[in-house]
Amino acid sequence: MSELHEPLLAWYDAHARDLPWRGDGATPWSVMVSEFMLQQTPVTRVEPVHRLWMETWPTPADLAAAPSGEAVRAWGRLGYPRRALRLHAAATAIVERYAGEVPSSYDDLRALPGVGDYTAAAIATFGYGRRHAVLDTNVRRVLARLVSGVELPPVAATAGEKRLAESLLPHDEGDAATWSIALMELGALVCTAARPRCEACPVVGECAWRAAGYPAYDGPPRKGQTWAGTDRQVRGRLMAVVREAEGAVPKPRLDRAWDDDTQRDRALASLLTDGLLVETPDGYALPG
DNA sequence: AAACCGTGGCG
DNA sequence: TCGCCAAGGTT
Repeated sequence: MSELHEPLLAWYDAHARDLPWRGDGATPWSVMVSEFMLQQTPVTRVEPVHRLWMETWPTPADLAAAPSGEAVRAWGRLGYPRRALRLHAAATAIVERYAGEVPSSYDDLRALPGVGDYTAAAIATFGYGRRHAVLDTNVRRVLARLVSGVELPPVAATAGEKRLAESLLPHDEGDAATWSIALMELGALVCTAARPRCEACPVVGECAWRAAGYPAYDGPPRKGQTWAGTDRQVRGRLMAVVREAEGAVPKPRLDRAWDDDTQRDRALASLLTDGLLVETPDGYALPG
């Protein structure tokens, strides 16, 4: 089609990582599990957890039959444990609405808990070979550089980016899926946020950012997430204690996880509200 | 729609 | 060292 497709597809064929949710062994469910885990978490940390998860719960029905707390425990230290809860809820919905089969349409997927625009497009595309624009942080950055000639995409995804991604999508369904995963892989391995490896880029000759002389990002400041001292840190501490415990954790033991009483209790209350913890006669535990 | 939600690796 | 960032979603 364009001067972009052939070199990128060839590059992907030669350089794609061999990941458990790709290739012959992959199922729509394994793709779906990977997409949940990969929301804001790097591939290297997802891989081992994904393998164990698929051994434990090979189908949505297997996960739905387990207590949600088991999903949270198996989630381990991937971060954002609400994703584990949402994946469990999504599996339950799949059993109830679709007889245990991961749906293949974007709209059905999009209606599941924890599935937003990106994840719905990704599951439909990589799980079923459907043709959708898959606009993740990698694709947004690659297109910003390659086509728009800027270092970084806008802070929030725009309709223009969506239109651009759709306009570049190969017409053939199979090619479209490979094109999208190739764009993502290029962003992950070569066209990285910091220190892009342009010398290894298969489409460097077409790159608008390079042609413009690599102008630095000049948009609105991108807010970094604060961490130290936030409720998120406290929640993480509390969850780590309960996750690593056998059964319920007595309140005094949780109290040791954070000094500030007010903040600790607020964090604990929010975990209960989220359903990540439950209160029992013996203390606090993962939901049964 | 801006803020919130974990965790760890890297330069 | 420490800020940045990693296949986002929800409210």
